[in-house]
Amino acid sequence: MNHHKEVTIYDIAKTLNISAATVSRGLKDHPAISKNTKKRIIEAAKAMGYRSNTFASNLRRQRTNTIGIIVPRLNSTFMSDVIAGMEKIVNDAGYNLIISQSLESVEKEIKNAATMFNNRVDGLLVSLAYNTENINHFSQFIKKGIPLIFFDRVYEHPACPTIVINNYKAGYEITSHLIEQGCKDIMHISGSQLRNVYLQRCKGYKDALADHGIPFKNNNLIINNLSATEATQTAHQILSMPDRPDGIFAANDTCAVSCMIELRKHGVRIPDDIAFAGFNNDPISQIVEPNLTTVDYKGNEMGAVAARTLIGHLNGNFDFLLTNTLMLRHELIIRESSLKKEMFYEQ
Amino acid sequence: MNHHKEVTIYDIAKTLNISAATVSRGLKDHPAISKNTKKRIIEAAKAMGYRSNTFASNLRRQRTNTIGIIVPRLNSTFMSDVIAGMEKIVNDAGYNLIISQSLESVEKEIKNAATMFNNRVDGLLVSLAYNTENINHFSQFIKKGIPLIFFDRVYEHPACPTIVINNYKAGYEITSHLIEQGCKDIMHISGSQLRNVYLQRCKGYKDALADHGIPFKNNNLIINNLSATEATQTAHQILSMPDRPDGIFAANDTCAVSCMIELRKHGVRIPDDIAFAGFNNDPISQIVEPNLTTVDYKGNEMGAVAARTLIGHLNGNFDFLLTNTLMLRHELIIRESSLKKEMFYEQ
DNA sequence: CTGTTAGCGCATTCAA
DNA sequence: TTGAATGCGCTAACAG
Repeated sequence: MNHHKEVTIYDIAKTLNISAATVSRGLKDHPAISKNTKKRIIEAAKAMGYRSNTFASNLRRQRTNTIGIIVPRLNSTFMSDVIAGMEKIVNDAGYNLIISQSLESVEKEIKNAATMFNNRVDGLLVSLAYNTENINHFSQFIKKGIPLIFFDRVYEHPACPTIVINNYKAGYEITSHLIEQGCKDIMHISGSQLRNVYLQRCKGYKDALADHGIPFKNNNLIINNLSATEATQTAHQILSMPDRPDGIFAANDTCAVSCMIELRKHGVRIPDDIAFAGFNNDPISQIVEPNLTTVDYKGNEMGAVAARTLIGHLNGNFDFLLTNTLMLRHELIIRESSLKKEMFYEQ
Repeated sequence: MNHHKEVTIYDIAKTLNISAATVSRGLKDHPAISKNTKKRIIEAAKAMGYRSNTFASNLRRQRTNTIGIIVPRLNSTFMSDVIAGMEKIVNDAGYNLIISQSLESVEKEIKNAATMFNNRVDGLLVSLAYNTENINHFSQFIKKGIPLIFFDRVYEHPACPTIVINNYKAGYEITSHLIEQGCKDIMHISGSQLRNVYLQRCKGYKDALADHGIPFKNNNLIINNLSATEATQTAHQILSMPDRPDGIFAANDTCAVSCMIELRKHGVRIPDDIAFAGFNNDPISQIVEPNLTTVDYKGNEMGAVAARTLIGHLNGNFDFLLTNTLMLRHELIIRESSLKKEMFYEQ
C-alpha cells in the first residue's frame, strides 16, 4: 500500500495565500466568494490534483450524501432497468448509491438494512423479499426520520411513499384477455400473498372471472415461489389433475415459461390445450415457443420516479406525500401463446 | 429530517466512568482489554443504541473499508452469481461493497472509476466494458497502490491480478464438439476482439478448425456486439449467403439463441441444417428449442476467488502475485441443438 | 490493562 | 468578501 499524501484544502490555501475557509467555500460555489478568487481556487485545485475527502465532509455535515437500495435480486432485466433509472437521477442530484440484494430472504434483508443504517444512508429505496412479514427492521429508519420509499414490492406504512403499477388492473386485464380468447377454466399460479404484487394480481384474476360469470375454483389457484423449479413441479401437479384447466395465468414469466415447457414435454399442446399468460415481459417470453402473452412495465421509469420522490423528500419537498402512492402505467403484451387455434380460424 | 443526537464512544465512556480510548478498543476487540471491561462496554453500547461512525473512523484511519465493483451489466445470471460470491467473502472480511455498472460503455466506466476513486475505495474489482481500449482511467488506482483486480473481461497489466476461465480451451472444445457432430463448415460469431474473452474463444475456434484439417474462411467469422438485435441481423446476413454454414458457434447464448430463432423463422432446420453452440449456460439456453449446447462456468466461484485475492492484497499477502493469472474451471454442456440427426442414426 | 493527547479534513459560526 | 477558531467522532501513539 502506498501513501502519497493527499492534497487538502489547506495545501490549496497555502499556495494561494488565502484561508482554508475561503477555499472550502470557493470549492462548493458559496455565494459570498468573489468570482475571481473562486476561479483561482478551482484552477489551483485541479492543478494540484485535489479531491475532496468525503469522510471529513460527511463527519462535519452529519450526512452522507448516500442513498441505499435493497432489492430481492439484481439479475433480471426489470431490476437492472430499475437500478439504471435510479442511478441516473441519484447521480445527477449529487448522491452516491449503495446497492444490495436480499436474495429473497428476510434474514439477508435484515442484515442489509443494518448495513445501510450503519452506513448512515440519507435515504433508502426498498423492494421487499419474498417472505418478509413485517418491516420492523426498517423502523429504525422511520424513527430517525430517514426517508424510506418502497417500490414494486411495497409495504403500506403512513410514513413511506410507495411506487407501484396497478397490479390488480393488470391481473384483471390479462385474465379477461384469456377469457376473450375462449378459455373457460383458468388457473392462476401466484406467489406469496404477503407481497402486494402477487396478492393484487390474484385479486384481479378473481374479479375478472366473477365479472365474466366464471366461478372461481379453489383447485385453480396455486401458490408457489414462482421459480423455474417449482413451476416444473406445478406442471406435474397439473398433469395429474382430472380436469385440467384450458388457460393459465402465472404471476411471472419465469414460472409461466417453465411450466409451459414441462407441460409440452408431456404432450400438452400450447395454446390449443392450455393457453398461457405471464407477467413482466422478460426476454424469455419472446424466446419460448409459442411466445408468451404478458404484462410489460418500465423498470427505468419506476426507478427514476422512486429516486425522484426520495430526493424530493431529502430536499424537504413533501408535495409527494399528497399522493402517498404513485401508480405507473403498464401494458398488456399479447402474443401467440394465448391465441387459441379457433380464434385464428375465425379471423 | 430529524436529529436525535447519536450516541458516541464518549457517552459510553462517561456512563462507564472509563476513557473513550478504552471504549474504542473494547468495541473493536483489541487484545489489551480485560474480558470484563470489554463485556461491560459492549453491553452498554447495545443498551444505549450506539452505532459506530464510519466516517470518523475512516477519516482517522485513512482507509474506508470499502471495496468497489464495476461490471458491464448486473442483469445476467452470471454477473448476479459473481456479485453474490464477492459479497459473501467481502462481508465476512468486514468490508463494504459499492457496485456500479458501466452498461457496456467506456464513458460510463470512466465516470464509475472516478466515483470509486473519490469514494476512496480500498480496492477495486473490474470486468471491462465492451469497447474499453485502454485502462488510463484506472491508472490513478495503480499509481496510488490501490489494489486493482480484473475478472472475466480482463486487461493484462503487471500490477493487476486477473481471474478468468480458459476461454481459448473452451472455444477449442466446443468447436471440436461441433466438428465431431459432423459439421464441416463452421461459422463463429464473436464480440469485440479487444476483450480477452471473445478474442480467446475465437482463437480456440480457429485452432480447432486447423487441428481438424478444416480451412478457416474469412466469411465464417462475424463480429457483432452479441446483442439480440445484432444477432437477428446476423441471421439475415447468413440467410443471404450462397454457401451457408452447417454449424455456428456464437460467443454468448443471447446471440446464439436470437440468431437461431430468426433462422428457424425463415425455414432453417436446427440442428439438421445448422447446428448451434453458445457460451455461458444462460437460462435461455434451456428454454429455446432445441436446447443449446454451451459452456458453463461458475460465477459464484469467480466472484469469491476475485474477492479473496483482493482481500489477500489488502492484508499485505502478496502470495497471489506468484500466479498473476488465476484460471478457473469451465464445463462443456452438450445439448440437443448440436446433435445432428445423422448422429442419432449412427448410435 | 487503561488514560492522555492530538489530529485526520472539512464546514461553519462569529468577527472583521 | 474573507479569516480565525472550533469540533464533528474516532484511533493511535505514547505514557503510565
